[in-house]
Amino acid sequence: MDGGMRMELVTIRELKSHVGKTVRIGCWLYNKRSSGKIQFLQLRDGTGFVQGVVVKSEVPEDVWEAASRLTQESSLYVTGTVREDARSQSGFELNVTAADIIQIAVDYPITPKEHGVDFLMDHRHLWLRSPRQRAVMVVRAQIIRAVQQFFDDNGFYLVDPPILTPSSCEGTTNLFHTKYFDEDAYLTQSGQLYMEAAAMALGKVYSFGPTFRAEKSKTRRHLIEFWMIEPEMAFVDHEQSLAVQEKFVSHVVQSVLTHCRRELETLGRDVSKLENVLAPFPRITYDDAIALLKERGHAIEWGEDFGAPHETEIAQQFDKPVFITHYPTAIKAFYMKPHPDRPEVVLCADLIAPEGYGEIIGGSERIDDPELMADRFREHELGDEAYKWYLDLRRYGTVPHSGFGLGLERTVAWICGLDHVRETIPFPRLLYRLYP
RNA sequence: UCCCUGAUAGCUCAGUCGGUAGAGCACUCGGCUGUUAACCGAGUUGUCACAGGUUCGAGUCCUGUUCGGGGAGCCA
Repeated sequence: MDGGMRMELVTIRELKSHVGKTVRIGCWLYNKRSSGKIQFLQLRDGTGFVQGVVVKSEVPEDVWEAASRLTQESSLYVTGTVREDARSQSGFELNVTAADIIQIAVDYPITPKEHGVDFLMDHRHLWLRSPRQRAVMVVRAQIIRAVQQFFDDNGFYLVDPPILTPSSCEGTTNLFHTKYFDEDAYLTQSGQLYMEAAAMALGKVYSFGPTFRAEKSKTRRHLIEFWMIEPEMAFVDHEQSLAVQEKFVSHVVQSVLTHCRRELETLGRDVSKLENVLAPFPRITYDDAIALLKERGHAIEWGEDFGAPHETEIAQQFDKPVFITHYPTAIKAFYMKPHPDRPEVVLCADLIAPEGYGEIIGGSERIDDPELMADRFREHELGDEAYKWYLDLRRYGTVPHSGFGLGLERTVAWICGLDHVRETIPFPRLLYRLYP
């Protein structure tokens, strides 16, 4: 249909540099509108969207016929002339001269109308094709790129901690159990302890990998399987770690603003709220946060942990992400370093995203004193063989060090302005959902 | 695990006081040379989640079960 000559394919993203030329694209039809003698083909190829225009009086009969047969999500090669046109939403159009159908799709389940969450989740493998879901995946990819770029450019080494582990890293949440031949094993819930070992070997390190929590959480902020970025830095104290965190988060947000303008527009994101996300970020101590919440009528006492409504209330006081620092020792992880003058609080911070998106980072300076760490192990009843190696890190050349963990999906949800993390990962693992 | 809420056509939903099941979309056919979730006309579409109960009669009322959604706890 294209005269026997197989033209090189170009992508829709590249069309703007082919104005006036005839090109061939490989694509899917995601919608079609037609009049009696003109058809508007809504085409997508993963890199973008473009409208193909088929005019009956200008194309051979078989081309018109092929276009007429196209159904939603049919796959095809389209040959046409690229034209700038203000009437098109993308600014460009393809004047179709040939259409080679690869397959006519029959009864595509996701119509261009409304659908419920359960139906869409059952068809997640197809839902990903929709403009909105594609935009989220593009932003996610850009966030990952920006994360790696930041750490690679700032002297960090990428280190991969294990996914199969002998036991819990923090001992609080429920882990997925599996067998490791004859031994018990668990899917990792955090690579942090391993990253501390890596930091003692390589100085500044970061990990990027999946994490598993066997909690029966059923909220818009929780996934069973999610991805974390966990940097760990030798010779870096709590304050210095906060400085890294705010620079890091600013970089990621600004990078998305630079590279994903169109996707944010597709998502209807209010970018003015993101443009404001520049270091430094405001800080509030746990003590002050409790006082603030009490002032605003919340029933909370010093020593209690914050719930989601508390975090939202605190975040609403600021137009940037906010650090809540110096939590009570009793409600935080065993490895966090106590404040030198106030042992009842630890040198830690959670970073709370604006607009009610909740905690995206949890971090702290780690205990470096071997005696104190040994005490903590006894208090938390951790002191068995499984952690011997971790205590070794304090025995052989211990140094002050800090680290933090960023939840990728919550960050994607915040930057994209989504109301649920299930749309931030291609195939979400949710409570009781393992398909597709 | 607990609290709230829901399940009716392929999809999104309506269904009054308990009286034999409806709309839009999708799909098929016809019309339309600039459509933007296109529009206009016609046609096709049902195990009312499942099991039991009350009743002359249950989509509707009662009990149980399954599955979904939101939240708590836990966390990122």
